[in-house]
Amino acid sequence: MAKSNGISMSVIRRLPRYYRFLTELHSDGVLKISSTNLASIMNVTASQVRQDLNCFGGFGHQGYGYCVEDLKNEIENILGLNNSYQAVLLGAGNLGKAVARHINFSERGFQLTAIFDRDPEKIGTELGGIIIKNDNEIYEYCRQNKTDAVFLCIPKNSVENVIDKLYELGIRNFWNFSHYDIAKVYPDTVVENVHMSDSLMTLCYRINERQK
Amino acid sequence: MAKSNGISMSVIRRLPRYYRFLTELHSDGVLKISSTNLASIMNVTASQVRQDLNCFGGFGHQGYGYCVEDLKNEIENILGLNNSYQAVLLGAGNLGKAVARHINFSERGFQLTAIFDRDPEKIGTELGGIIIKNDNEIYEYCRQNKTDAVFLCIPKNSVENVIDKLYELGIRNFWNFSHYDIAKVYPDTVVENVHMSDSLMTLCYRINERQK
DNA sequence: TGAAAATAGTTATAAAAAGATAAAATGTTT
DNA sequence: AAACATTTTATCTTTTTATAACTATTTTCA
Repeated sequence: MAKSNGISMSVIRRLPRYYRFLTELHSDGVLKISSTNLASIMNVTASQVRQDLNCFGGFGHQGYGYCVEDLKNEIENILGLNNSYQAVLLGAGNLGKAVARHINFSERGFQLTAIFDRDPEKIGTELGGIIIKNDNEIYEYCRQNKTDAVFLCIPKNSVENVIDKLYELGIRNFWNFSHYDIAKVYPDTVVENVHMSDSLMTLCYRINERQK
Repeated sequence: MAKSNGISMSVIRRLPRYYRFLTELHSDGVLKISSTNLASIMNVTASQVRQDLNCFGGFGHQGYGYCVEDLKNEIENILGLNNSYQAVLLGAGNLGKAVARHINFSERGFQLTAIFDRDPEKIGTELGGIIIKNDNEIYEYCRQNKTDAVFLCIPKNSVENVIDKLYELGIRNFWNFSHYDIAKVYPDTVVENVHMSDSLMTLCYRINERQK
């Protein structure tokens, strides 16, 4: 994959993991940590830790290491988790429900402001503290309420049906659980895909290989 | 990441995507396709397509291209999707429910044979055609029924509590939705992680960057 | 039937990522 | 205050991954 403002995606995709470990260290009361230590906890090389962190600035102190709290806060800032990007969820099926209830949006830089579904049984009911709206209202909603991202928990063909209109409305950021390839159609969008079944197929391959 | 039987993980992780596109082409009645064509549909380079596929054998015909159906079947075999690995699901919360209902296990090489949860409200109820059992029965179940993989849809600290016993029982393959780092503790396991919130943080970063 | 076009397979090159090393800076100890 | 151990930063090397170029084979069509 390409780069995001000069930093390679490989590095960026490792940041959340650093953040998780640092958060834990911090809550365990650990004050400082060396790259060697952090590397051994995270099961990577110290070189990688140092190079990754140095992409964003010199957060460490020579002869001392990294201050856990500071580093955690730095990464929090780099990731932009202190933001409150307004997001709406499309699809309140099993997956949408899991997402709505399972994810701590505010700690991930987002605020879930609305949920849409087409199932009359669901419309009007509550999910994660939000009343589910009719999915045909999503466009009007986006027009009237600043919407930074759309979370797509609907099947591939449904995405196909809504993506043009969402794009037209100016939505450029998507968390996509479907297999519809948004970035191919609209290259100027930011799309994070979560392909659970791809992951399961990879698991299948690896089990298969092990048993040979 | 390392390699799995000589093939790099980068290549392996692309296979499910090839498989998806080929399945679609096949169901659209497309008979043959060239690497150039497939590459353009998938938004990658033709070189990569040819090299990836050649890792596993010469499936194409010079001057002709690839027979869609044959290639689809080859990848199906490489991934081992024709298997029926016996898997159990631990955790029938929102995420577990989504997994149980949303994933087509039989087309991904698995069969879901049992579901476990600790919530008395859930135990005895049905999910995806399976009656949810008390989670303390999982060990006895695995002892008596061949279990190839465990799908972990429970929180990190719960994984911490069960992983040793599962390992002791010989379970080596995990589909892990928690943030517990299984591979670090047991390096001889096969673990596929699905970290949705990491993906969301990456999305946050990229939105952040775009707005600068 | 034979030349031109198409196309996979293979080799070579380039780019990216990871890892190792050396130099500079800081903290610690006596 | 000096000597030593620690640890980052910066640089260099190696490995991996991706892309491009080339070659050989097959198909297509005149």
